[in-house]
Amino acid sequence: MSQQIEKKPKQNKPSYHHGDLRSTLLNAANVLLKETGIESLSLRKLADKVGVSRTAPYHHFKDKNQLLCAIAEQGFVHWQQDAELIFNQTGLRPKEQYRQFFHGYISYAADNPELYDLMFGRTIWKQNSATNALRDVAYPSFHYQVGMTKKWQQQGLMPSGEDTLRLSQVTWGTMHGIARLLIDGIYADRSHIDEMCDCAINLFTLQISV
Amino acid sequence: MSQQIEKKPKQNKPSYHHGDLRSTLLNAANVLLKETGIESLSLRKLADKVGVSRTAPYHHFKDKNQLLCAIAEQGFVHWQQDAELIFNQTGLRPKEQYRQFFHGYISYAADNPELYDLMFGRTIWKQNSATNALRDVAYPSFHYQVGMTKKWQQQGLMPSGEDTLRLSQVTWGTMHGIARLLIDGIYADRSHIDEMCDCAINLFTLQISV
DNA sequence: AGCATATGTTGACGCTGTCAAGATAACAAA
DNA sequence: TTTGTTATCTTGACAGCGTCAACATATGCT
Repeated sequence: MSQQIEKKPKQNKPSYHHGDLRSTLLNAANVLLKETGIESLSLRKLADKVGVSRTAPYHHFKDKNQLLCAIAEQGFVHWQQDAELIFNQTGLRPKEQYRQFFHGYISYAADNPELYDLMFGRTIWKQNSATNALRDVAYPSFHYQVGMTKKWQQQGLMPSGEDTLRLSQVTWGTMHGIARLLIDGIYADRSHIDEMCDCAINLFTLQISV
Repeated sequence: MSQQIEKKPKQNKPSYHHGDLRSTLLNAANVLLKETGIESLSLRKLADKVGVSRTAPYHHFKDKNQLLCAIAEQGFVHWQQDAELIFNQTGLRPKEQYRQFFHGYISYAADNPELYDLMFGRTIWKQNSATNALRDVAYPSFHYQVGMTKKWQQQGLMPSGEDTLRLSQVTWGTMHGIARLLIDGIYADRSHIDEMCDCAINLFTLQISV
């Protein structure tokens, strides 16, 4: 324990071994990702920023893809925490809870566009290159949402006639679509996004609802 | 006129000047795009496939981005033609027309995933790198869809209480979201897509509809 | 103390987009 | 027809990228 504490803050003495390169790389990658975008996030620049040689990261990540998966993994953890904050809130009418969830989803995407692209984009998923660790975080997130949809149906907020899985796929698809149109620069104007969300919520929830 | 006809089919005599390199490049690019994906579509491979030197394409496209925009442009033209085929069909009940349009949209994306990604993806739109020519084809497509939504509202198919622009943004967002989840490898299973589409259509159209 | 292992380094390779400079053909004007 | 301009195509070069191989150094266990 005390060894770890001593190792991490190597303030003035840059030693041959970094000590905590993996998490340092992850943090720096998150910053670079937010600042310059995924397009210009290169392992070489990242290593340079951290102050190690180009190939040092390869001792902590098999390749660039594994680094990206690790970043996405963190994103899912944080996102799930945000969502549960809303779901666990007590004394909230179902419609208001759904509203908060919907707007929260879009806000998360809008505030972290590059991260969102990594979490739900083709870079990772298209080539089936997702790490097992990433899958272990991502899949439960989806299922959690299906469970919430089922609850909303039972509460009379959403039409109970529709198959729960299909319904949650559609509602999620809508959130994903709006998020993507926004972060990909097609709905450049974020000022109308809230109205779009409310319109979608109207369409998905029953008028005579709780 | 007759000059052009003579120029194009340089069958056996490979001359210094290609004669019709621009469209040849575009065609080859479409093939490469479909076969190997946008990720591995490089100008060098493209030039090699066509049989010219690496830098020859630069005399017809300022840079790679302009080539991509030209491909996307073609995609919009074809897509618009497909859509108008459905819109102009006579004797179709509104709901059935909307159904065909929705399924047609998803099918187009599923059949041309890489092209769809180019047309509606961040590669082109995020950095505001879209050509004027591309904008001139893309924007009217959006507006055309808004017009159709208005008509569907007037016909009593969709809720007339919602703002037309917002409504079309949401319905388009849903189609876009489903399309993206499919082509990005998140909804890997295409067999359920039709059911998802019908579920969405149910949610967007009024029960007592024409 | 010695040795295995983890971690860091430089060198090299092939790939990419793109610029500069030169070669060749097409075309318009004289 | 000849001459000069322009469009088109060529090779050479450069910097950046991901990643492998070979080597250096520190850490930790026996």
